[in-house]
Amino acid sequence: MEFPKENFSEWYNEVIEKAGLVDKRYPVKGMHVWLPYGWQLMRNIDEFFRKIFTEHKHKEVYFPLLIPETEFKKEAEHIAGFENEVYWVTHGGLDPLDVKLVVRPTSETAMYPMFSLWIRSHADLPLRIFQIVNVFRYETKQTRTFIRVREVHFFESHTAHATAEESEEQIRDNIEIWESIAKKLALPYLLVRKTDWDKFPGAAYSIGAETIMPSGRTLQIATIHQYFQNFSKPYDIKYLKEDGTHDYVHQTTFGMSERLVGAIVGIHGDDRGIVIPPEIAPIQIVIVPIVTKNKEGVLEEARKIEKELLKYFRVHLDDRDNYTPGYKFYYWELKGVPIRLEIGPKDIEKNQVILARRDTFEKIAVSRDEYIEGISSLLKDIQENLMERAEKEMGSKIKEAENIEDIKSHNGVSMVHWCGSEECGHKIEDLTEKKIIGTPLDEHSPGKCIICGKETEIIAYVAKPY
RNA sequence: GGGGCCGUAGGGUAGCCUGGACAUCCUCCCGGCUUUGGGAGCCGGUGACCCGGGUUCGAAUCCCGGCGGCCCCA
Repeated sequence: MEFPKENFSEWYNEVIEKAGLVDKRYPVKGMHVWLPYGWQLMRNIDEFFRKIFTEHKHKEVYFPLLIPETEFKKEAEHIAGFENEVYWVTHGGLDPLDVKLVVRPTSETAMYPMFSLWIRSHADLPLRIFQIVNVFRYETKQTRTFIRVREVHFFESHTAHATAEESEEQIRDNIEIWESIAKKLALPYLLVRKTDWDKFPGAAYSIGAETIMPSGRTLQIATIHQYFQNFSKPYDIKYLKEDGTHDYVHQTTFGMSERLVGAIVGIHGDDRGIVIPPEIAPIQIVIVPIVTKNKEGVLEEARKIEKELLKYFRVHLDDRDNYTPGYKFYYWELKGVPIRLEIGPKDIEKNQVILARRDTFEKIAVSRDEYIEGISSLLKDIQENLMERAEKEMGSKIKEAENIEDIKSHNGVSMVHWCGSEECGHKIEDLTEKKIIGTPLDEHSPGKCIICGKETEIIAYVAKPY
């Protein structure tokens, strides 16, 4: 690594490339090639999405990429929010299309005309579906790998419910799902309610999971939206109630993307490279044979270990002949493999292996008689340690602020009292040149709005977001 | 929206101001010898001036246009 992590922006760009996650040389701005190692990581995360959302009664679907302009334009706020950043398909061959097509920036307007056909009565509810697809947004701001891209690897779930209360229950369930995901990825976060002027276009309200990057800037890594009937009315999604009358459904959505990978890179990485939480690591254990005199003997033993471990873990044996062990140590540390297992002549003699953990660099000798159990508990330890370390780090970046100057001078998230009015909110944002990333979901404390001085219980998180 | 900087091999660079013969160095890659408990060494080899036009005897270098990238400000 050329850059230390303190030099975050440069470090981030360098580590992504050197760890082999993506190739940024693809000649379209904001679109990158996923390399096998990076894609495996993303797929491991996707697989967990599939598992947990299925457990929570969702079904996976796939909707088309293109949306007719006529459907796209049905919900006013939604269009206003996206029309500046959608790609248009205007021609079929050389002929202009009668109805232009939008390349999905998210799939509400693709899905909801179909919801209107599918949902007839209360027996069809609740409806819970999700898809993992690419969506496209013509970002005008500076693009950044995983964080701000134009082709987004997107997870989106959509639900429809009979009553407002049931849709609120779904929001609570989505939060529970998110907690499991965050634990799986060892990512700390703040759960916030977005301000009215920053909520998803068309939503009644939005909840964001915000993490804090080493740069002190916040990164929104998941969003949960309550639509109530905002979309069901323009898209005419009605159901027949038991009493014979009709009503519009109440809807929610949940979105995530490869920003999660960006957060993992930024939050867990160090001066030697990225660090991937064991639960989702493409390779959990890399075996590095120390081949000196007894070359064949050591390699044979390494293969035996690989075979044993493959029954329980994701393992890779690095048997490349043309690299020294030292080179391999650095190589796999760069790629963030949680455990390195070293096996050499001395270890064979002592009937042991050496385990080196990626998070602390600690090296432990473990007897071959119990090394499976040893690895198993070490992986758990690493997962927990990453979580604790990240939580502590994030906590240190959150500070209470008394005034505008406090907010401006703090590189991280500031907590201030805010009366909740849009006017004072905008003033806070303008004066600090930061954003109100949201308000805590449950936390309240009495105080005075730092702008107008009015008594309030509302706390605002103020930070510079990505 | 406004301003600035930059495009030389797979990656990183020197050369450009002041035009001149085979375009510098590191790394990667390929072949050989040799080495391996924290990035080994030696020898040999492949590979580049973003695109189009102009000036000139001669352009990586100067001029115009295009395309692409980076940074700063509102």
